[in-house]
Amino acid sequence: MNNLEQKCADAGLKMTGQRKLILQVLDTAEDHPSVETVYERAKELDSSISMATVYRTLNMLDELNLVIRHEFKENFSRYEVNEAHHHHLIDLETGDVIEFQNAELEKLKEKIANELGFDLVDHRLELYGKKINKK
Amino acid sequence: MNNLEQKCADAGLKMTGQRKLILQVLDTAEDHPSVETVYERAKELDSSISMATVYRTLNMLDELNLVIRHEFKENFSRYEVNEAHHHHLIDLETGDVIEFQNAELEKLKEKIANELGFDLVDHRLELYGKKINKK
DNA sequence: GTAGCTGCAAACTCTTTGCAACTCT
DNA sequence: AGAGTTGCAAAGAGTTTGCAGCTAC
Repeated sequence: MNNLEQKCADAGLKMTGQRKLILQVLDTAEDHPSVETVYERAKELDSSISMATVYRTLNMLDELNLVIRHEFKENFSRYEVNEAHHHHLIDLETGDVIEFQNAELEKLKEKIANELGFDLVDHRLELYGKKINKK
Repeated sequence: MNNLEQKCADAGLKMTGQRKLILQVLDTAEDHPSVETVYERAKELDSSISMATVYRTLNMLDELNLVIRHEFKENFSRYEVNEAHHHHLIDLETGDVIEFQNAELEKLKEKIANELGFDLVDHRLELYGKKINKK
């Protein structure tokens, strides 16, 4: 039982075959898969799984904060396991997603919110760019 | 003819009655209206205008960069006239949108993109918070 | 006159949900 | 046994689009 499965069990979720599949797909993903992609990957392992289950499971995992739902400038959601905090740079030419961290940025956004009289609860920071020096 | 109308005319758009209405609604808006809201406000001025026209017009304006389309953590789009660059803090309790600017932040995001080997083309930065010291 | 614009209704995409059958614990 | 979970198909929400008629230029 991997780490994610453990956390789900702790949260009182039944560990059904479908859930294990989805968790495995998420756990081994090195990208930021869409629901469709999670579905396709899970389907390779058990062709009877349905989209509805994938949607329901991802929503549960999001509520439990075990995954993060991203809505980049696309018309669908992508997911990733909630591990170390980081931000994303999206390559506009390939759709690739690059992760980065920046301590200065973290401080700055807290500071800005506080100066405006707010407690920062959540945020969204995404950069969209094109590779320099492309041939 | 206001500033927005002038820019549209310059872009070769026909200045129809419906477009003038939508431009006027946007120009006088002090908030960040959704398509639905733009539609409702335009409808007060001419009850025969249709949603399809509002959608089409906002899409055109977005392509011409005369307005900015925002997709905050909601399931619909909001628009504002593209004027001075700024970011947004969304009050999670009221849905109010507060605008802010921060020079340090601007530099920082450029720098981060460049360090990753990218030209920054676009970005998204939104803060979500709750008012401090609420009674 | 005609290219572009409009309203209407239908279509589309992504996501959610009601229901009856099934399954983990 | 029973609450929770599933697959299916239908429904929802927001948005886009084909078409026939209309309008700014």
